[in-house]
Amino acid sequence: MCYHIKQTTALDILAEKMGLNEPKGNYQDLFEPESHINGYSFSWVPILTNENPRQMKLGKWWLMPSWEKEWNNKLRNTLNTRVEKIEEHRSICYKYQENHATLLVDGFYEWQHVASVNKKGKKEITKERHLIIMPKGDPFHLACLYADWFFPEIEAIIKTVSVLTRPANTLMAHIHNSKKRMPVILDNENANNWLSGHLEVNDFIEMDDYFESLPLDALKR
DNA sequence: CCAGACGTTGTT
DNA sequence: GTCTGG
DNA sequence: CCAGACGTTGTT
DNA sequence: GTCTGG
Repeated sequence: MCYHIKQTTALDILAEKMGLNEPKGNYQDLFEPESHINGYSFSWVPILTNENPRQMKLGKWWLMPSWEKEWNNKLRNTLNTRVEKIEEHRSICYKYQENHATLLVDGFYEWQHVASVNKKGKKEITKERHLIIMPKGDPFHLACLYADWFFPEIEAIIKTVSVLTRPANTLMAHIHNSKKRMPVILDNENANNWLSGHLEVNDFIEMDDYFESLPLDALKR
């Protein structure tokens, strides 16, 4: 799973670092860099879509299916989408073959379950938070699907995204040891492949070597 | 033909 | 919107 | 994960 | 105790 991210980079710096255009319009005021963004806060987050892969946009992290008329975050959880399930289920993003996006992050958080014994000799499970980053803390991509959705609150069509998840690689299985999942982490090259349609959702089920070889660092914090 | 589903799994 | 199950 | 709820109403 | 909602 992946519900918690870090994105502390101002949008202009982020654009410069990644060779992107800054978001257009007034929406850029909606994004606040935060060291910890909880998916359940339904935040605006910096994203890219296949419509124009060099144009950074702000989207809502919580895919809202196009047939929903009102904001609805109760019927189903759309923060994540499991890559193995997308074909076997009717999907919330029925345009999953077309609507590729990425979420730009500095890192994401996972909690490791650690067995311990308390003072009374009782077994407990404590949770240690880990920040997962790329070398030098450089920003990277999480693969997403998006849906266009008319947001009544601002009377505009917005992008809503769901982060793809897959079985954990060795490092992530060690940290996220309860569910053993990981988000689909994309380096710049694979982000381009994803946004240009050279990668499909199903490819992320495979590609074990790529996911094993990611130069990730996990920091306790 | 209509009704119902459509998703995931978690902290400070 | 689109598919599935009855 | 934690906080909060935890119920019923009615025909062929 | 167990489920639901966020």
